[in-house]
Amino acid sequence: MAMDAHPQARAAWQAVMELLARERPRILAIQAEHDLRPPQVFALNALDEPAPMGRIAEALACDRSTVTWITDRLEVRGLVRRLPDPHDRRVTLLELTAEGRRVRSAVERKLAVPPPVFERLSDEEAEQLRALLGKLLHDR
Amino acid sequence: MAMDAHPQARAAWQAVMELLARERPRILAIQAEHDLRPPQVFALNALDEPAPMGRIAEALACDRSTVTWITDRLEVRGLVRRLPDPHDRRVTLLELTAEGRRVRSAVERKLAVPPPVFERLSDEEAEQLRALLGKLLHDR
DNA sequence: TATTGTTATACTCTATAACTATA
DNA sequence: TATAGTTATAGAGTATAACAATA
Repeated sequence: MAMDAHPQARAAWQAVMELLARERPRILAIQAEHDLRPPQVFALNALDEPAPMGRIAEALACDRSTVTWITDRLEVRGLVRRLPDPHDRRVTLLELTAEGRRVRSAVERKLAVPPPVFERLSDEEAEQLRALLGKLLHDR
Repeated sequence: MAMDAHPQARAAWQAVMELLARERPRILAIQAEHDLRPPQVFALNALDEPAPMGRIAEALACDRSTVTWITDRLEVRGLVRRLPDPHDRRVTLLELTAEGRRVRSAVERKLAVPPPVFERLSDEEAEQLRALLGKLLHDR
């Protein structure tokens, strides 16, 4: 039997997952407005700068062959393009097109709007929440 | 141009999404250990008690026909069973089997372990985080 | 008429294994 | 030999439209 050394952390983590599960329908709906499915959005978000397809596979936690498939769809729609890597001719870099950046920004803008449930927190409480999550994410 | 009325809430919400995006590979891996894909886990989690298939569709934010498909897979594996609803013969209720409860518990137990990044928070900070998320989720 | 679940269809996502090209 | 990406294959998830049974 493992003891529960940090019940607070466990409860906090479960609350995070519950919040996301509850907001999932809204997130899916926003993505669907742009005819994007979750893996496509993850892929676009991983392309702040041109990146090897293998790195996208890591970011999406999926197989490289899956990235080939997803890339094909995004490329047909003109959201990304494949580039050769001059330093390693085995590598194919993925890059957002102008249209890809436009779509990504539009989705990002809508997803960034906090769900109505955040109105239950005061500005001060929301700031505390942000600070705690910031420490957790960035250790500052 | 919409003003950003609550920048703290916005930043907090984005941090929540970033945390989940970062933990996604681990979550997928745990589910995969039990040969479950995310929608199957969502479906199992929606079955605290027998529920109409239509309600599962709402919980998963997907079409009723998709629930038919997912249910078929879970039923073949013996994790759920279909039951007639005595009060409305149009309705089919879904119920976890004993094996379904076992698998669901096993996955739940692993997912509930907070990721290592939570070690950056003291017990007090984790409790603050839990309290803020609790207020947000349950308005208490 | 409206609702519940199913079926048919088409498309997207996913992994495994085998393959090609490059390192 | 090892790695990056592709292809073939098989299977899972998804929505739309049409349908049967029931309300």
